[in-house]
Amino acid sequence: MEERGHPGLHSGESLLFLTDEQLRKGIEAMFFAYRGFTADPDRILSGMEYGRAHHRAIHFINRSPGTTVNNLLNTLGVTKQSLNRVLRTLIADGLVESRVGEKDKRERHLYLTPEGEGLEQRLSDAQRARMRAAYRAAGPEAVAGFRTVLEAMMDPDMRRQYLSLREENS
Amino acid sequence: MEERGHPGLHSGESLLFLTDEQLRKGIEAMFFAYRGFTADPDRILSGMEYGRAHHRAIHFINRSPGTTVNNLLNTLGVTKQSLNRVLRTLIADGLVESRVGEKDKRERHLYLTPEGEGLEQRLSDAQRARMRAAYRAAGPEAVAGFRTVLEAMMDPDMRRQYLSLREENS
DNA sequence: GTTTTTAAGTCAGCCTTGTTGACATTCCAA
DNA sequence: TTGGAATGTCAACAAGGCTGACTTAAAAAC
Repeated sequence: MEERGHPGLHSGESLLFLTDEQLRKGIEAMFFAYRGFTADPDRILSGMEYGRAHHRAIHFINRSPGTTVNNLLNTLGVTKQSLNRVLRTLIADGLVESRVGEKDKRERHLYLTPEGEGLEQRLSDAQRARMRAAYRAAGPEAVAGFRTVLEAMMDPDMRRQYLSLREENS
Repeated sequence: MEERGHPGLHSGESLLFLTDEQLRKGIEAMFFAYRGFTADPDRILSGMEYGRAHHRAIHFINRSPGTTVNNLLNTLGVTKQSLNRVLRTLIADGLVESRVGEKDKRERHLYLTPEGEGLEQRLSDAQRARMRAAYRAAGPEAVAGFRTVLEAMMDPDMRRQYLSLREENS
């Protein structure tokens, strides 16, 4: 692996030696990048009565329409009481619809209403725009590496969740 | 640009087309990976009277000993009142020392005490261990790409912050 | 057919960590 | 010297995590 013109790539194979200094830079990169990652949806949601928790719920309901409350709980990694507070407001405001399960009537299946889909679009458009810009600036090889490292960084359970989401429509 | 079973590597230029689907996967990868990223320090801190905010303060004080409250504010991106609550407990518990500025007595310069350095070690050891494992699993090229994309994802101000931290000892 | 388990929802209360507003101190410049 | 700007502190509040206890309804197990 030889020197490239890319920013941040002078290290070559010395990356395998992984000094504490290099690892710390990766840690700080995650910290600052995650702030950027959430900044646009946060901006849209502030001023509405919603927050990041609502965004996450809307994202994954849109991702898997008809998912149950329990599924969502596992995906988001929060307690049902915490999720319930968020879902209650989204349902009351007509952004999410909760249908009693046909097969198992204990379950509630969650769907975005057209209004909910509208907000989802606004939020994900903003987030995708930033992602697209970053991907374009970094180039395809960097994007592949980005995804590879992120996957390796997840807990095994999260990685399973993440990969099972991929199967659906990849 | 053929389909590969292996996500992440060797995808070539097909990534430049950047479908919404691909972008969404990047978004979800960030979400799940960040959970993993913070999991280990969170686990250590729960049970103590501290949280993630304390970790962040300790990290950046260790990174830049003698930094002022205002510097830290800008780095962390929170209000001074929010930071102050965290600093107050850290100072009261003897993990952080606050020295009145010599030149400008309005400023407080922050340092970790030996005890504070001890906790910093415990926290960053855990976080670096995960990072190291992910880097090793992904390989050096992936790591370079990972850093490149993260940098591109930051807001310009955050990137400036991030890069100025790099200069110090890189 | 009764009992137990499971899915979901609710209420109450707590903690962390963000926010604004009000205020004290210090410095500097008009 | 006085008024404004910068720095830091105190108080109060809100969002969104958490646990625990409880109810309802349906499914599963016995």
